[in-house]
Amino acid sequence: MTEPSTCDLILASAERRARTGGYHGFSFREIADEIGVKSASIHYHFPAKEDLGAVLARRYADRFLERLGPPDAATPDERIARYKATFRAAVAEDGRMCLCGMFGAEITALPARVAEETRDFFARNLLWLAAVEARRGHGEDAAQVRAATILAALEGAIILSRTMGDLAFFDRVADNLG
Amino acid sequence: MTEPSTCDLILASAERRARTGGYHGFSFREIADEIGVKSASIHYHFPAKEDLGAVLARRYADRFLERLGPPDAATPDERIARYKATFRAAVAEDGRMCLCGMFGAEITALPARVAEETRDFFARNLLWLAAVEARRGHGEDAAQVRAATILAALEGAIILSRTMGDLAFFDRVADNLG
DNA sequence: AATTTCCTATCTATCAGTAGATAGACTCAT
DNA sequence: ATGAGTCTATCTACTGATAGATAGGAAATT
Repeated sequence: MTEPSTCDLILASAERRARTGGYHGFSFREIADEIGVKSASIHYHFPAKEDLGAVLARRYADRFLERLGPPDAATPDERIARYKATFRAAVAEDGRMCLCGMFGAEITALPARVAEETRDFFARNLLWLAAVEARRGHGEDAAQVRAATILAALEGAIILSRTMGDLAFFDRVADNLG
Repeated sequence: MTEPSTCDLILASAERRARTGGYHGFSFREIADEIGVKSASIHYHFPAKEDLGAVLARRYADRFLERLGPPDAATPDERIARYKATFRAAVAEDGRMCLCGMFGAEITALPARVAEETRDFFARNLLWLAAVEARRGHGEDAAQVRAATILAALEGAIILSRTMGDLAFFDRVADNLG
């Protein structure tokens, strides 16, 4: 059992906090106190907050896409079910927002590189979803419309269910998406 | 022409800032500087930030619901079209997030009274939408599922279109909701 | 009518706490 | 010895918040 590196601890703590209070809702000091180092040590790994935020968003997107697997596996229905389940886990297991949904809401108040990574998350998700939907035989336009609707509905569903404090709201939306 | 009161100026500035950077993304001093008073004067009108946040959310919800009008007017299709248009205006005219969508994303990091008002916004929206959908002759359960889906999809659509910097994403989602 | 009292809204000045960030020294394994 | 990682110590700027003073007008009292 190898203990996690300070870098990993920083990222884990920062992600948890960013998914709760957003980019402006966490600080180097809070993270430092939580993992038992000094805030100066965090600046060693991430010179500026923007660096930490950008790595956070990139890492989140990579992990998310990896969990989805390829869009052309199994059946479209199974792929979409897996997509919904991946989103559901964000709120069900972690009890938190989707990091990039949070960053997306704050997009015009984010440092450039954080905003860029956030956009990438959405773009990659739209590509994945459109690839799945295209297999259903609909046209390219219809696939993109479906992709945007699924992504938007699930991001909104996390906000809705967390705000109302009831995961049933997420399931209602997810099940209704067909 | 009566000039707006300081109180109104505070609320307008705070709302604009909260809809950009969230609850933790605006400060008394920024608002004070913008409208040309001292931050202490804002504390006179709103003793604590929580007070300002709560009034902000309540006022936003009241205004939003007022713009919708009654759920039993015209036809269900017209009502839903109006609902979409009201959401669209948030991003199209103001270029900003739905205030309560933003607060909803941050819900677990908000002071109690701000969170409460945010929940109220969502609850009132769900009631309004379910009342409209119930007129279509579907059951009560189906109406609530439809209500949750429309609300979630539109909140998500604002995030998506703002993040991607293209209002077309909002329209794709809104049009696809039937 | 004149005077006093009170209220509203703002100001100045200040507080303790925290923000992100930096410089330089220490530790320890290679 | 070198370099990675962490520390202490510190900086400037800003956070929400409070105390006390002040100006102007409304209301009450004389």
